[in-house]
Amino acid sequence: MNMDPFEPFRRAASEHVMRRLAEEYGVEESIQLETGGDIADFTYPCFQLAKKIGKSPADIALSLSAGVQAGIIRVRATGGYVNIDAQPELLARETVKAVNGMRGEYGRTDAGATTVLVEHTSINPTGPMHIGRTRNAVIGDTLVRCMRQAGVAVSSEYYVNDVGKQVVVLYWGLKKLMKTMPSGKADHELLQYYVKANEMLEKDESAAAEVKDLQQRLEGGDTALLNETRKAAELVLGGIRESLQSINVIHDKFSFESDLIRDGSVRKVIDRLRQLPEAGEEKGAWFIPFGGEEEADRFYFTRSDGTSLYTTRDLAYHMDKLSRFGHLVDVLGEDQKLGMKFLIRTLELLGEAKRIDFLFHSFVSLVEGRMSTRHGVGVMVDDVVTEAKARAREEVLKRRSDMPAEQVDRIASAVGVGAVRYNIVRLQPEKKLVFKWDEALNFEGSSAPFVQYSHARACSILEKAGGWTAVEPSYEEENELRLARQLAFFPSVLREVSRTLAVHKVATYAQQTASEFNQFYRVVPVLKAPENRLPARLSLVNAARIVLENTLGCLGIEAPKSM
RNA sequence: GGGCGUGUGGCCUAGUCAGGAUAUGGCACUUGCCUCCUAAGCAAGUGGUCGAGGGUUCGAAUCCCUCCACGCCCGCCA
Repeated sequence: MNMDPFEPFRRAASEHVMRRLAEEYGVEESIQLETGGDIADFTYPCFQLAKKIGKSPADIALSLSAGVQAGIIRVRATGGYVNIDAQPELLARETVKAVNGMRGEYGRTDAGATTVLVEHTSINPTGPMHIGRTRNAVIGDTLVRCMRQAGVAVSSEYYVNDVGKQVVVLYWGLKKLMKTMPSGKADHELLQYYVKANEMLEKDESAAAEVKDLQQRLEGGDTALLNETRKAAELVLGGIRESLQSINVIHDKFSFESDLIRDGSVRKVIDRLRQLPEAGEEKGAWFIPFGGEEEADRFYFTRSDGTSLYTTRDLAYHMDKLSRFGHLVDVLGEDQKLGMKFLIRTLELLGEAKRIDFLFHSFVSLVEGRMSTRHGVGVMVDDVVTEAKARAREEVLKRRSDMPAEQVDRIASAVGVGAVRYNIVRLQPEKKLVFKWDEALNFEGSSAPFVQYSHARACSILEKAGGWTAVEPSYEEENELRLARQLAFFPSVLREVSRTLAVHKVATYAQQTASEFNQFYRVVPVLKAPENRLPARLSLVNAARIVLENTLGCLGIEAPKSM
């Protein structure tokens, strides 16, 4: 079975161009065909060759277009381009067969045997998730889902920073200020203490000294204290995990920073780093000078008192991850770039640098400005999701007054969560995102509900049809061929996303596919199709349904059968 | 000051890695389409010096240089 429906056509097209280049011009080279966008499936521009041999591009294109051998492609010269299309009826038939055959597996290609670990979210457990942190979680989770659908052996992990100043402050604040254990969602309820504690520390020097002392004991490996702070962190983490679950973000594992101190791996890394010929020391603090004499280019890996710093512990974590996986991907905010540069260069010095890729995303801001957990300002994901579901519920009730309440809620939840996730992931990660309520709650145009709606329409047709007997499908109508061609792109989109980590591409693909289905829906009758066309049409609708469902799955968005 | 990133119609955005044909969608606005498989939809229309200027090239949103604006970083914080 062809896992990528375009593959045999791409091969035939390349072979044709290479053969003709050799026959006509004696050019023997392996060529990479460009995709021709809307104009053609594949294209070969002749301008470079024209310059080299002094003939007109149009003449070359014409001569290369002749003599097609494989019956599965069509070749035509347009200006200076050789445009090659997969034979559309054949592409449509093969695609529909492949999708119906593979169903939930469609999208899988040969992804190699390397195991991949994607670390994402890794929010400091000091307060509820605001929409900025949510961007990391949504991007990371979408990447994991896309890779998995593409056939990559991938795991996801959350690195819990339950060590360091912020957790000490939380622990200290709770001890000083909290009278009773939280009754509701701890991440929200404990935030007040964390914010208050930070205020106190800014004003009160003796409090600051107290915290400093606690931090030193903690990072020195005080087991009792490690247990205490971890408990505080886990309290908040519980709330964060609920939030993650509410937006379908799944982690296979949670790794705790405190464990790296406890089991001595941080100590071991520091010892190895001090052995490096590059390592330097000043007043007891150890560092590696990167890039020269500048103080700013020093990567400090211990304090004067010998305790570890954040990046040192992260180094130990990365070495742990490298012992378990062949390829690492870290999803991080763009503020982490410098630290990660130090981390990578240090791993290189240690001879431990294997394949590590970073997916940096820029910040989410509000129209009013930056968000900050420490100052308690930000739009919280729980509030956005609640509002999105409420808004979705209104929309469902507007159109489906007869629906049972339980079903209304289920659809509203799928639509609300989908809208929030889509709105975040649709953007290139490196673009800054200004959170706007009306965009996050957008249910039309380029949005999750738009895609979900197409899926529901497909389901509705199939439900009414009841069933059909499988036949060798054939297609000839423009809209059928266009839709099938769109479905054929899915595996190459996933491969592209896995390679470049550009998760927004799957959102773009979802929108295009839904749009293509809606046009088909409008123009091509299915249930009222001529009897001899009905099975093929239903097969196509089912293929579209599957691809839409798989695509939404990659986005972590549910695909309701009805809306 | 230095480093990294971003700049595409009124607003949001694809395309930039790997230069190629008429620059992709959406929101908003104008106009049509529910006796017809769900109108969260479809069709048509208005709207563009691809931040500015130079360069490379047969060809530049895409590559190179300079500049401007914005974001992020430059701590023995995380």
